[in-house]
Amino acid sequence: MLRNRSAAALQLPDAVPLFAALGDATRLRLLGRLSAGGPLSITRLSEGTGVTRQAVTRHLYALGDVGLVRHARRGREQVWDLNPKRLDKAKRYLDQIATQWNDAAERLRAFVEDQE
Amino acid sequence: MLRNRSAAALQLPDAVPLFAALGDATRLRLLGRLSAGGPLSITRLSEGTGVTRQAVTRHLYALGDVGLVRHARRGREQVWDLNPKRLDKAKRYLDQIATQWNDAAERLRAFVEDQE
DNA sequence: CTTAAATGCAACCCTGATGTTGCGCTTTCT
DNA sequence: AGAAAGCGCAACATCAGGGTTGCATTTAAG
Repeated sequence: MLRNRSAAALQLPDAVPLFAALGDATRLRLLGRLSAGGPLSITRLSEGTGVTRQAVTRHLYALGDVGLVRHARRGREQVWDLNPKRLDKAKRYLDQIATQWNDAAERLRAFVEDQE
Repeated sequence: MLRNRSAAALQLPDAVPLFAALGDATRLRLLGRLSAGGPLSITRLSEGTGVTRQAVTRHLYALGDVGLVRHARRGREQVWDLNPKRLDKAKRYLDQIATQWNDAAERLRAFVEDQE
């Protein structure tokens, strides 16, 4: 088997929390804003979310736990931004899964057509 | 077609439940088994999961709700398999996000270097 | 120095996701 | 027909996720 062909490949245990972090509307929107507007403070990011600043803070830390974002003090503000490295890793993993699924899709097609 | 703002692009509201469905170890493993072993019955899929058949059933329906898998009766068995079409869509969306993030990463790099 | 802004902390509440158990129905096998 | 396999349904229990509120702390502004 070619399973440990590369140590660079993201393992399943790492993927679970990553997807879980992405599986929330507020967090996905936060990523979207950071993606479009660059580094922002918590208060700024809280505007228009419909939830409390505290809630946003937790979401940011949730994203930080999986390495998607990072933060830095700046005076009395806490500035958050995306973490490029992790984003690349995530992208690679997603491609990895997609490929796997495409292969499976082909194997599956034969089976399905055989049944119907 | 223009992909960036077109209606063909998967919207954020659709992405949330998709990621949420992938953000569970048991479900991700189920997808892995289906991906590798083709269509399987619930009982088969339950083996080695560490949870009840009922639990597995719910996970399968959870995956089915977001269109990742589908099922079909076959005698007294319920056979589940991957849903190729949806997988393609998911892949496309993931690529979409990855690209977006890569662009953001570049914009970000300039900002960060400017700060330090 | 005094006030306002931006956060951090901690206690709480609540709903939904997970998982289990028990029971009944349908299909297969002998 | 009788027994066993494979499921579906439903009631229950549990716990983490998501959100809120109140108050203390640090930093910028006047």
